[in-house]
Amino acid sequence: MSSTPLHDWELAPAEAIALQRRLAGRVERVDRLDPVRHVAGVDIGFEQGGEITRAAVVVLAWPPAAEGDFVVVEQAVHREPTRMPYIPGLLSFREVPAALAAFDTLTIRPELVMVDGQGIAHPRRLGVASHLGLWLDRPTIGVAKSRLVGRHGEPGTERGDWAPLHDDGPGGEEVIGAVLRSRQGVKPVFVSPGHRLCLETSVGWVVACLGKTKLPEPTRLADRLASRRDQKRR
DNA sequence: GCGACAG
DNA sequence: ATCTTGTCGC
Repeated sequence: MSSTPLHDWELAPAEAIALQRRLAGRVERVDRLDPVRHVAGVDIGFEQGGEITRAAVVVLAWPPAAEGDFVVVEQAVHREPTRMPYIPGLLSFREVPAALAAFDTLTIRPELVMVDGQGIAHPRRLGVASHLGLWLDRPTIGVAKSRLVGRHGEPGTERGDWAPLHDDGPGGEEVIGAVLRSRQGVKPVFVSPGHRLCLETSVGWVVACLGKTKLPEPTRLADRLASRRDQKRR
């Protein structure tokens, strides 16, 4: 899939919204993946007051050495001038270009990618995780720290418990994600299918990638690298 | 017109 | 997202 001319954010919204509507829904979803050898995590951070966009990708070997014990086999950082402001619902146009550039520098092509943000739990069912998956042509899962759209009940208190995230669609109410208790006694994370995967499989992978913290390892490590918290410690 | 609103 | 120290709790 090629790139899109949406750099002029003063004009981008209308085009972006039309593009998202066109791309969403025509994605086939399966409940299993081909053999997985690598799982990647992606996140975007900012430098210099937001002037610079910093994309980080961390590739982990699959399966882990032990439960929750993952080995980082490659990682990449790509910096570029920020091209759009943050607009709820249009996050992908701000973050995907930089993320793709970071992926271009990798020698490995992960079979699964976890993204910090929503998948189909988005107004037009095409959040940043879905969008990135289409351009990478890889299965993706959205793991967000807060809600963008949808209604939900409180999930159970045990790790792995989850409550469905609902929203109204053209054909009535639909399940667009899961509010997952990734760790006991902590605010849940919002998991939603990005590209190609169905909800149950997405939740299964996120749970399988949990370490000792709230966020799954792929996203947590990418988060640290994007925010320079991996070296910022003194 | 008044909220809500991924990162 | 980012600006930022200590502090409460397992």
